[in-house]
Amino acid sequence: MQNKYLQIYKEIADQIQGGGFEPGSKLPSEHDLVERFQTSRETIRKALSQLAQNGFIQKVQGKGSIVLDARKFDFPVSGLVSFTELADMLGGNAVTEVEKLALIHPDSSLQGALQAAPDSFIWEVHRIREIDGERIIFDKDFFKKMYVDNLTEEICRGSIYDYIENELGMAISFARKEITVEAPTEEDRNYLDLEGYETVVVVKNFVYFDDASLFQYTESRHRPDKFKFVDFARRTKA
Amino acid sequence: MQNKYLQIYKEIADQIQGGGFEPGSKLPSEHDLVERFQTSRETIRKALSQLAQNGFIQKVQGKGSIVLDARKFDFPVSGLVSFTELADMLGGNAVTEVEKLALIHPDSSLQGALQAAPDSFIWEVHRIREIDGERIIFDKDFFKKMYVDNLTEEICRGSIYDYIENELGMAISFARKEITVEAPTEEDRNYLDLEGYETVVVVKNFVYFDDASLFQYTESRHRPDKFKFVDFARRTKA
DNA sequence: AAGTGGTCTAGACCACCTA
DNA sequence: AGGTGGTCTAGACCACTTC
Repeated sequence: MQNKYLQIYKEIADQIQGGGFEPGSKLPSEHDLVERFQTSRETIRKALSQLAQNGFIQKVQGKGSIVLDARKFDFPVSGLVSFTELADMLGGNAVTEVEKLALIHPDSSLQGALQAAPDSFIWEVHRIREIDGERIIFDKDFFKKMYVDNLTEEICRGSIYDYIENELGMAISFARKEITVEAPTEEDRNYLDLEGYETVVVVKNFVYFDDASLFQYTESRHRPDKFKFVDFARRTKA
Repeated sequence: MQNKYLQIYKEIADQIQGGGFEPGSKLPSEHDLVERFQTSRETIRKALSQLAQNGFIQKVQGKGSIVLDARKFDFPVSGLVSFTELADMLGGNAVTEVEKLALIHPDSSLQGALQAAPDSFIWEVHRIREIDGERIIFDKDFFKKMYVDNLTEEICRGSIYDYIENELGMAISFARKEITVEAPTEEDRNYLDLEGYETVVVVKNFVYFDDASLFQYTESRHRPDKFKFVDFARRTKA
């Protein structure tokens, strides 16, 4: 069993994605949905609120809920999808090489970024993401060891997020991203196939757990021609 | 008068920003807030839900609501803040020059982007954003004329968003952004002080109204060294 | 066991849109 | 006037954390 409002959310979301509701048409009214799902209006409204937040519908007061074209927004509806996963999805022949996997003590800048003590242990992971044989993305990850006890190359080759959420059962709650463009460092030139590009796109990622503790700091360094970031922002009401 | 839950939201948000609640400490429990604000629990929960979505607090089941460090997240809490406004905020001496303001018919690619008919009228606006005397950002905006009847250079020099939302009273509801890095066009070289940079950061913006109609397409072209994008994504529950 | 937030209910009234 | 979504209420029960 599950939350009722999430069940309703999923059922309607599936129906929209499956073409059961035409884009531009209107969803049944909240009153109708109350009857159809045999529940209270507030529960229906929670489900619709989630649908609106995730880009499936648009609620308009006095009119109804308009079905949006979900296929247009098939990208990372949640901004929490990691870019590396995105690259994997797009690239086809994606390969990850783990160049470094070490336990370190944080230097002063890392202490600030991770809010970690100087004598604490931090995992440092360097990964190269290859797409179709070209080294496109260089990921530097820093995790607090207190949260993740053992980390293997095998885990790093996959999605560390998946490992944490599914294997360790910890919920990642929110992330702050900063995107800038910088000149490549020596490291970038060694790790990436820059092909003459004199810039890299740097995505800094601060990842927090459900209890608001900072867990991870990641720097993802991209060759500029293969970089694409998609954001879907909406004004949310309660 | 106003929504009760928004009033409560604002009062608590102000208190957090003003230092009335220490980061890391806990907010009063929902039950306490019910008594303090003389309202129902669901209303308190709506206010707290907004606070959580906007990065002021983090709710943890069974424990309480943790106050986050709002000063760390002082940037575009809503992803809908326009980059130009951001640049204005940061830059100090920001100047906007309107290079073009014309009514056009959309070409085929614009017809697709704006979902507009070939014989409809579209405003085309070119604006250069100067910061401290350097031409840093080149904005190309396309608006459907049916929504905005008269547009002046004066309006374009300020924030077109403000004009639409406050003067015209239309609510911008959500936006989709795409960020890529491209080689500069001739136009970019003419309009911007590129100073040898061989890339520009291109932010494409699709802006929708409350009723889900697409209204505006913007391309914001940035000199790479001055570009910074900040995103704050959170997993939201109802 | 007590306290916290998470879900759910049944009903009320309001604001907005369409007719 | 009737339908729609937006807000608000008072109460219930559940899940999780802390003691």
